[in-house]
Amino acid sequence: MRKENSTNAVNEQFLFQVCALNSAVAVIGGRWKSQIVYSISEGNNRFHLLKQELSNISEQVLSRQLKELETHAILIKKEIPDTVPSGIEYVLTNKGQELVPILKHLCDWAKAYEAGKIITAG
Amino acid sequence: MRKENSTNAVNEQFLFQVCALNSAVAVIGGRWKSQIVYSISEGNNRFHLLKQELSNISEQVLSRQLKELETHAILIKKEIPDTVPSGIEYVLTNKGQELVPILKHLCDWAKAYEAGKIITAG
DNA sequence: CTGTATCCCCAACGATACTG
DNA sequence: CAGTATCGTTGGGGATACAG
Repeated sequence: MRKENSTNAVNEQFLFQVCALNSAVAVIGGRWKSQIVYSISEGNNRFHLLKQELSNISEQVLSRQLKELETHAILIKKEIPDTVPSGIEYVLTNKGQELVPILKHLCDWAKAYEAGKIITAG
Repeated sequence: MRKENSTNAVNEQFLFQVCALNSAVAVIGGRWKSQIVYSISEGNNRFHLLKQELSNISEQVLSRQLKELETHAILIKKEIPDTVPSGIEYVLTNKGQELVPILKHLCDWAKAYEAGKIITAG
């Protein structure tokens, strides 16, 4: 599977104990995770729509990220029985929806400082 | 050095263009980054203090994370000329300080859902 | 005390081909 | 359309030893 062995894994678990913050970071820390959540919140709740949005993503990765987000209860899959092909819809859970405004804060924060590296301390 | 070559790097840059959110995630996405920022905000602004807090961290990693955070203008190093040994102090920049409340939001969010996996959508 | 150099490991990222 | 299996690549995390 994955870990349970290396120090890497042990440290990860250690951080989870220190503060829930770190588990949150682990959730959104993936390369595409936060963007996927954001995209879904904007209505791109289909596999192929996400694939279009994230033009360079491979199906493998998208599928994997989606599965991980599902594991963390950020979103759930919903089958749409009416459609002829598969028809799967991704829906944010409460947890996922509450994450969105935080991501927006993060986005604003990054935007505010992306240009001028304001270095003012002490 | 690092990348500039692989698709991995290209995709990272692509995400940076899509939304600043992703660069923010890249900043705090490191294993210890957010915890370090948090610790410094609480006054653990010395190398050895951070090393104590993050008991399992190796000097290598701590140094590396610190350097990256400095690169992202989250914190700056300050030499303390009065002390006999090296004496380096880490101080959060404005950017870093504004990140702290966002991290707290993230922490609260994670805490709220860490126990009961509330899956309520649609 | 605060770092850096070097090397290893492994997990995430990614490409391709294939299935229901 | 949605998803998985497989395999290769990349680079971050980690240990240790060493330096200012």
